[in-house]
Amino acid sequence: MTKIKVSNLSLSGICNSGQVFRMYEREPGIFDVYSADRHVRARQDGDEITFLCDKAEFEGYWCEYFDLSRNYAALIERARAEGDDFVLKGMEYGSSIRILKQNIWEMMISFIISQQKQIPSIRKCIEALCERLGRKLSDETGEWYSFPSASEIAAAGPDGVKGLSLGYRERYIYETACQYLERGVSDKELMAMNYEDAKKYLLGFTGIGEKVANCILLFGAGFVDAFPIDTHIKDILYREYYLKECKKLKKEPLPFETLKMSDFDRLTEKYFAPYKGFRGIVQQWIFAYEIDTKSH
DNA sequence: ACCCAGGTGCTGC
DNA sequence: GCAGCACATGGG
Repeated sequence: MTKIKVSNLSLSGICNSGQVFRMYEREPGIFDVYSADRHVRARQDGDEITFLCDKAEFEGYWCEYFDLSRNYAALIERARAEGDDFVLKGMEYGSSIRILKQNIWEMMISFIISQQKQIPSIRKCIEALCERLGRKLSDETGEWYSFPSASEIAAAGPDGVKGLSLGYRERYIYETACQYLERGVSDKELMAMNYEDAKKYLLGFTGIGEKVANCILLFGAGFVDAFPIDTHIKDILYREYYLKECKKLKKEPLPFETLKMSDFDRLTEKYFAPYKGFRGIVQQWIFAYEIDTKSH
């Protein structure tokens, strides 16, 4: 058992942020977190968090996983000084969300699955995938299934993930598993690359495009400047930045559907420049805020 | 019966 | 490079 004191860390905020799919609030304040083949149970009481694992397991894995050595307070101060109204609202909602360093293989498959799916459905698919091809493990808190490795998925063959509601993503998952066995690099090697090279490497896998690559880099590899642009972020860019920009310039706005990806890239470059170096953290604040306000 | 979801691959220009 | 379309499945 390991007890720590940290500020700017909310387990429930992280659990509901959309960056992690295998984290569950079992009862108020008590969370089970699964990563690759590991599990930890954690309890939050204010700024005190208790991990139900020994010191070696905590220091060897979960400390890094929860990004505990990053100075979030300093980033929050920087954003507070320069942030626009919407970012400040997002920050107020999400500044206790940490950007996790999750297992990269798990991120690759999880975000391949995430495309054209809603978050609850993504969670179900990943759970079903683990039950189908993962290994059954247990500790003193109970049993769980590991996230299947590339070889476990590849060994199951092209039809190995049928019947899990994965749809057209089945092929992507199988092919990416085979490609990973051929040319996959270690997490360490990926994290040592620069952003452009790391992204190029990821784009070489079937089913990984610009958005999914950025999610993997942000939520697995610690590239906190990566800025994934999905439908929700597009909504924000249009509503909070494009429309306001048009109003200011007294220009007639184009309808949402006519904007191209390059337009959203331009809006990002322009309005998120103040957060260069940690744009992904800001992205996560406003993303979590957006999906929360949309849901009620 | 529609429309949308943390998009990507493929084709054709 | 960029547009247009197909791609499964579940939920409102």
